[in-house]
Amino acid sequence: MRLKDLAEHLGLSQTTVSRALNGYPEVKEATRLRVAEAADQLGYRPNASALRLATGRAGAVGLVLRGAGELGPHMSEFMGGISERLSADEIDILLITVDTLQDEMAAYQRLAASQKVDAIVLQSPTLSDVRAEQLLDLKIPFILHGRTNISRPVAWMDIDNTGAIERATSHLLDLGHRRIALLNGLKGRTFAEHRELGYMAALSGRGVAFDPALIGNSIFTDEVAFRMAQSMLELRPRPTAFLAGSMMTALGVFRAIRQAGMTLGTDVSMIAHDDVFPYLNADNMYPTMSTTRSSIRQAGSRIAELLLQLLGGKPAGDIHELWPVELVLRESSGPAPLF
Amino acid sequence: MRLKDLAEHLGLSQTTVSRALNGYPEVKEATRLRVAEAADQLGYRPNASALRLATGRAGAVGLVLRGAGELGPHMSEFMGGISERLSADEIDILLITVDTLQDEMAAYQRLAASQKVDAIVLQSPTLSDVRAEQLLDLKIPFILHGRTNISRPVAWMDIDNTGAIERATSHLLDLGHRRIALLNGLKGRTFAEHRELGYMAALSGRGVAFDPALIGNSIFTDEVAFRMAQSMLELRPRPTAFLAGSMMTALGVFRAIRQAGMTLGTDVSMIAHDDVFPYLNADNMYPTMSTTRSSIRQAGSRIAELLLQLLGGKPAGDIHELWPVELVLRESSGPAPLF
DNA sequence: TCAAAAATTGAAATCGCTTTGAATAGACTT
DNA sequence: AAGTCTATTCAAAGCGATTTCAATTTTTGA
Repeated sequence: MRLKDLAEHLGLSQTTVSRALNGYPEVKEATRLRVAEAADQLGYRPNASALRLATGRAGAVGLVLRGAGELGPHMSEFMGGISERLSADEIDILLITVDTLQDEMAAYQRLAASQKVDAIVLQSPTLSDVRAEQLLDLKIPFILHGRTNISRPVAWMDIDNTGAIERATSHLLDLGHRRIALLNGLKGRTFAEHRELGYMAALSGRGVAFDPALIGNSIFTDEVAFRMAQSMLELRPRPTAFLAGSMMTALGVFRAIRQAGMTLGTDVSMIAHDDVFPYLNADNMYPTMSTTRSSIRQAGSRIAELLLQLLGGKPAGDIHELWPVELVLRESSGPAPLF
Repeated sequence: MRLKDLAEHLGLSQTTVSRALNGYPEVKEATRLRVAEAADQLGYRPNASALRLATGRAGAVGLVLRGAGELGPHMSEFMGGISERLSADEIDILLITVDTLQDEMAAYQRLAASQKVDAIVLQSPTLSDVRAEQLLDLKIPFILHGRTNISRPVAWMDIDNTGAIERATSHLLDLGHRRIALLNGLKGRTFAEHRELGYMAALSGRGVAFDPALIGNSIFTDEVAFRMAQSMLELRPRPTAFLAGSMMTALGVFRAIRQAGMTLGTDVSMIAHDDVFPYLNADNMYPTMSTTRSSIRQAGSRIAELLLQLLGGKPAGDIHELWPVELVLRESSGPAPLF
């Protein structure tokens, strides 16, 4: 069923039918109704490719994921949020996976040249992200989930990682902890650097010495966290508190603590960052987990909204949003043990 | 940079340039080289919409996910697999999320009418899946991840859930367990029904009575599993072994066991189904987890391959693949305790 | 009642590609 | 040397929508 067929069926021109369907004012109300009804009846939908070619809009947003690992629980939650908002405007998500940074850059080049997407969502930026520079050069609209140091204006949305960790660290210091381990994300990633900043600020604010052995940088998986926590617990004096970068990390740390014969919440404290996974609830853990909380799904949804504004013509430089992070105290964080 | 520009730049017609780039035989080798070089040099890529309109191929595969929950760790791993294979052929994944079955059906209708995708991947089918029927009616090529009862020929790829659970159950029976709990997927889903079949077959094969209180049907999350396992452990006589539907489920059960003051591997046994998440390794758990294992990522990759064959003209009825599932015994499954 | 203005409709151009059918040039036969 | 083949190249017609510009009908105002 093409527009032509529908038009012939109605005894109208393609022009009029197209206008009727797209809500242009210069078509008689009676005609519009007749057209709408027929279209509905016959299940007519414009051919996406033709429409895109004619309008120049791709009706899709690109998401390029590097490495198998990136498509994990964080990403799927985040994508859920994006999708939620975008589907309201009938915009699709184009998912592309690549292996290396080179491949990723090439993918953007292709996306730009082939005009498959109207915009791109860039996540997990580094402090000075070459991808952002490239996208600017390619003149593809994009929004950053996170931040990067860049001179040209860029749209971004981020959570206040620095503030979150600073508060969490300060709270642990208040509880008497002096050896606080930070299980952070990969070195170079903006969010990880920001968290380290917050951690450092809190420590130096209380005049507590910083021990590099208490910082770990890695991806957020149960397993890696387990190993790191395990070896940190062997340090003397051992850490009395952990800041876990994600709930997966928290699970690993938890296991290490138990494995070492200690009890979470009394022998060792922990505050984890909670991206709010529907299947991993801090309130339902034993002990319940103290967290710095910020829904990554909501972030995705908001990113999509901002992206639409960007596409609507709002200047990238006017699209900056920094979300505060809640500190929710539960049972996993308690006073430092007296040795 | 349009084809036209490139052609003018080269002093050739669009026809020749197009043919040169698409590897048609009727173009002189020297010309082809010249064209290829210029295209590469100038970074020319055909406009995706125009190409699609001209060829009638969308160059994309659709994936419709229902409910926020469906976009969880299983799905992202599966998508990773699909994407891995598809990206080699420059085919994209179009991701659409919907809320209800109605919405999902409507989404297929739209996809069909607007021709946004060349094919669809249908997952988590029910025993008699209306979506499969609809896709057949809509004449959209599709492949089923799983199986469904349907008279018309349908392409599918599935793992042997029945066999896997039958073997796992039999093994537990061999170890002396008589009260074996099955934490299964949602009622009606083919894979869950298949697993129940395997469970039943093993029980009746040894003449062990079936207790409906030992079967739970739910989504696979840590939390739900925790609650179900907790209440099952309060039954008298209590179950001495668990069959966990997924690794998330296993984590929940594990917590419940610990919570009840028991030890996994001695007081209670467990065999979990492992879809092989890179961040949740059965070998690295304490105790290490016995599993029925089948990589869902590999399945995704294979599904994509089969889908390409389907699009290549292979009859749907010839595309059926049933993968065996490994039973990997580790420490979490041991002999039944003597009361 | 009639010209001018407003409302409504339509023909044809356009988007950027592929592909059909025709044209040209060079090579080969006889 | 003329005629026939082959190997290359090109002009133009789609693909299915939107949109510009022109044409037609209806309303309005004096």
